[in-house]
Amino acid sequence: MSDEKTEYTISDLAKEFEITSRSIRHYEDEKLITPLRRGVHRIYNTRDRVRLQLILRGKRLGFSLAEIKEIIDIYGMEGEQKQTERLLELIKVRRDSLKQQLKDIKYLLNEFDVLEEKLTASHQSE
Amino acid sequence: MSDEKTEYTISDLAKEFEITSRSIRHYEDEKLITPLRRGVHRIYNTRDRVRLQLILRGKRLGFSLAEIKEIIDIYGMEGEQKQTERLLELIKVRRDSLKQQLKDIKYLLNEFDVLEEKLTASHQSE
DNA sequence: GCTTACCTTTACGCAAACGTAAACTTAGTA
DNA sequence: TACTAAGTTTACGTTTGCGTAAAGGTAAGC
Repeated sequence: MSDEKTEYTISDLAKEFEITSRSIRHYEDEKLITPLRRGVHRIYNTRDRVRLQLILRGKRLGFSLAEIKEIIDIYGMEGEQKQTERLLELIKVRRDSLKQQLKDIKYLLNEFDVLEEKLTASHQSE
Repeated sequence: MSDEKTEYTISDLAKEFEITSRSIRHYEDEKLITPLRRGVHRIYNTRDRVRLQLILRGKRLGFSLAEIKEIIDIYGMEGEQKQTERLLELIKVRRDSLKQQLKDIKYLLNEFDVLEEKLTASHQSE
């Protein structure tokens, strides 16, 4: 039906996301991702792929692998009824952190705008 | 006139920004900040304080100290006429990075919204 | 069955960003 | 002036996030 792949080798994902296989294995060591095995080889499915995307997103935002694992675990725990309160709390903390980052980014982008304007102005006046 | 402080000790700043003096000294080792000395003691002025804020902002965004130094140096070099092109290039790179982070944050915030809704829904239906 | 490409585990190495302890100096104050 | 709090340098230790061999196993094509 769809021609989207549903299975990936470790180097498939490594190439796609421009990281090394070593990194992907490291994320597995740290329990952030747990692919199936066909014999001894790792087989990644679309769910694993999404997880990897989440990991890289987290990294770009400066989260540690431990923090990213926490976030990922939140996703995985959707089913568990019990700890809803705890999950909501975790989400709140993470959201606050992201909102602070939003502020930081907006501040810096604005600073860059101002600085760039100054630079191009003095550049043209030469 | 104004009652804003214009001088700070290392522990003043450490307390204010909730970091250790060790960290601040480390930033100095890495040439990100260079306070004056009164004898052997470090004296920080408002300019140093702003620098420190920039450092922490950068850290929250996941930049390395080396990268933050690069950004800070951009700020400091406003006067230098020569390297305008280079500075504009650096700004461009940094801006692209920040814009990617903006996307990442918006994605995650949205995911949190969705997840939270699911959680509170299932929570109420019990 | 041999080659080649890709995969595996094990394990030591390394840079970044501080933590932490040691040993001392300096500045205010009682 | 002696105590105390805070500051200083020096230097080794620690954690995180992989890099990088080493030493080999596996799958596919010829």
